[in-house]
Amino acid sequence: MTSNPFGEFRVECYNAVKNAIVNLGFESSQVNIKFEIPPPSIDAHLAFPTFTFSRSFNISPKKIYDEILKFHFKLVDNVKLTAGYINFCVNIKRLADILFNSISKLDEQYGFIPAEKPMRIVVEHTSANPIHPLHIGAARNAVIGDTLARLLRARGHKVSTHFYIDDVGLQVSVAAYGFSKIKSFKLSMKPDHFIGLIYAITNCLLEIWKIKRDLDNAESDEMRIKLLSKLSEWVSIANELRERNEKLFDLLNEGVNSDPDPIRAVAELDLKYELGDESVKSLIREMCSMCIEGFKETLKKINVYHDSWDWESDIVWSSLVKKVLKGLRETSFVYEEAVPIFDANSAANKLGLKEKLGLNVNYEIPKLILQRSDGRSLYTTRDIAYTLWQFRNADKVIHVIGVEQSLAQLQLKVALAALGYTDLAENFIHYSYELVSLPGFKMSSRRGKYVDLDRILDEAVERAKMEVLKRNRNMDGELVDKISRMVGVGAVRYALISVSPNKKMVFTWDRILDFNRNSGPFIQYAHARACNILAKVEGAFSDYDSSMLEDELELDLVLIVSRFPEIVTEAADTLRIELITDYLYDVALKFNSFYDSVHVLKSKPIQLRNARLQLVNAVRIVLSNGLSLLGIDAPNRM
RNA sequence: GGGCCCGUAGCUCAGCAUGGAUAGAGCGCUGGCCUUCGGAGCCAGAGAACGUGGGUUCGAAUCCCACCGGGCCCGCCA
Repeated sequence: MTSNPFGEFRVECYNAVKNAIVNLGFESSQVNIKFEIPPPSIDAHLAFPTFTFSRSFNISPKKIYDEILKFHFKLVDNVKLTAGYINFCVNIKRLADILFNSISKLDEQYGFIPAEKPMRIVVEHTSANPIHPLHIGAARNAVIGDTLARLLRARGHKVSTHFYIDDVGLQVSVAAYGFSKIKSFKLSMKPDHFIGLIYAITNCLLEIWKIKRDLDNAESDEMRIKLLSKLSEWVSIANELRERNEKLFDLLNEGVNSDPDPIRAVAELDLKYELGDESVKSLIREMCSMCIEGFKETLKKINVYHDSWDWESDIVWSSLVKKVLKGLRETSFVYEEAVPIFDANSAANKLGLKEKLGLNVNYEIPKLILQRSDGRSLYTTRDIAYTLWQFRNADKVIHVIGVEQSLAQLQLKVALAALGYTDLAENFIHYSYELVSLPGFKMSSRRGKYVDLDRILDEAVERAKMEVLKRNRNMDGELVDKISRMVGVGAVRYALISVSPNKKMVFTWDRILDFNRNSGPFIQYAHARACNILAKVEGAFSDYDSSMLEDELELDLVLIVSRFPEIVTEAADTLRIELITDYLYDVALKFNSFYDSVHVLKSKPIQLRNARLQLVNAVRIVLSNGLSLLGIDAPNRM
């Protein structure tokens, strides 16, 4: 029994070509034996382009072809030479036998071929600041990261997903400052939304306070005019925020303005937290924990889970950051001005990293400041320490982080090598993605302007529910809700990963809530249809005859379904999750065509009907397994 | 000033890593398909100077160079 049906065919073609090359008097290592999937217009299933081989060794394609024909084939039906391609046709009926046998035994495991060398892999993702709800940008991060983790697990790797809680820094201190003013205030609201509102209001009040202070000290009219325009902008934001909750706003306003210098108070909080002051620690941890509870609730709705929640402050308070600093200072790549500076460029040059990383050798990597002049730590230095910590139980570490951090992540990588961990540097991956923007305006959590994921999910599920009800008038309410959640979440997750990560994305409801073709629900629908057919069958359908499959649509399906394992393998090994969405869409499309033109249950004789049922079952398994890789549930009905 | 990313049909995107056969989809648009397993569907059609100009190659959307347009980043934010 094979776990890779199409692979059997591929191996046979490979051996045939290799054999031919050897028989022609060459070493097989002299030729790059690479196959292509021919376009649909060509009646073949794998093609070997002879151009390179034939040109560099001056052997005609015909000669290669004749040699290949001598091979004793089992799965290959015929071989043709067309326009310089050697085209192999598989015997689909035999392939179908192999497929049905394999898939019925492997079932939920079909498609997931364990890697030869399983690795321990850390995937860090989401990692949003714990001071506001997860917004659509964080959702893209979360879904990409979670899907990567699922894919890698499917390949047998031991994956651990991490959330890096960014609780150090001024933004958190601003939120905590506000939080300290209203601790007695109770609000029946999801905790991350509550903190997000506190943060936005507090930040706004502080901005206004700062502008007013600057106005008092302004030296020119020009400056005053500039400040006044800024002031009016923030005042209008203040009005909007006050409308969201007057009582909270007024309370915070009172708190901030009773302070002689709220800006200084925030800075003090910030400093004290980094030094580990107990009362500040409990304040900030309490606030962040509330926010994180909200995150977990949201992430659970969208099938995203983290194995480890790592506090950035823990890294600061431990000796790890100091160790990194000390270690880097001991290299020849750090020099001191007012602050220690890491010369990433000369490190990369000295260690020959640029070639390895595919960077232009003339590109000068900017220097990295490792520590503030007052002795406090900086983000990237902390991240170096954190990454080393992630590596203590991992062979590979993947950071899913926005593209705007590319430079910092590169400096981090170079720093790992500079510290002597060249192997870790090579196994460190910044998986970057482009940001999601809103049409018309920029998202800004500082201004309280963002589309939060909870709202998106609510909307998606609500809309899915309308669709489900339309089709299932008598369905039990609880079941309706359950299916609506699956479908709504499926639409959102699919939308977020069906576009390459390096493409910018403009958020629109239409795009995220797409239920038509090339959407999550479309795949789910094909799956439900397959289930629906199978549910109507009584007893087993093991008495089948694959050789009776004749319709082109069903032969196409056999082919594509048999390719699932190699698609998953490639997607996992190259970290390209889009391959899975593309593939599943193709399967669903082909299945729908088949469904429309071939009536499975009425097929006669019974051996043909059963062969078709085998095929439907195979499609069902592939769609279900594929969707599970994407973190999308596959309902039987919808 | 330097580095990176994006530019493919009216709109949104695949394809580019590893060059190969007639550049694929979705939305929208036109016209068909419910006596058949569920129409979130199926079939057919119109719609593309692959940003521009060079180059490499038997062959370029794909590789190289220059340019144009948009975005991100570049010493004490995260």
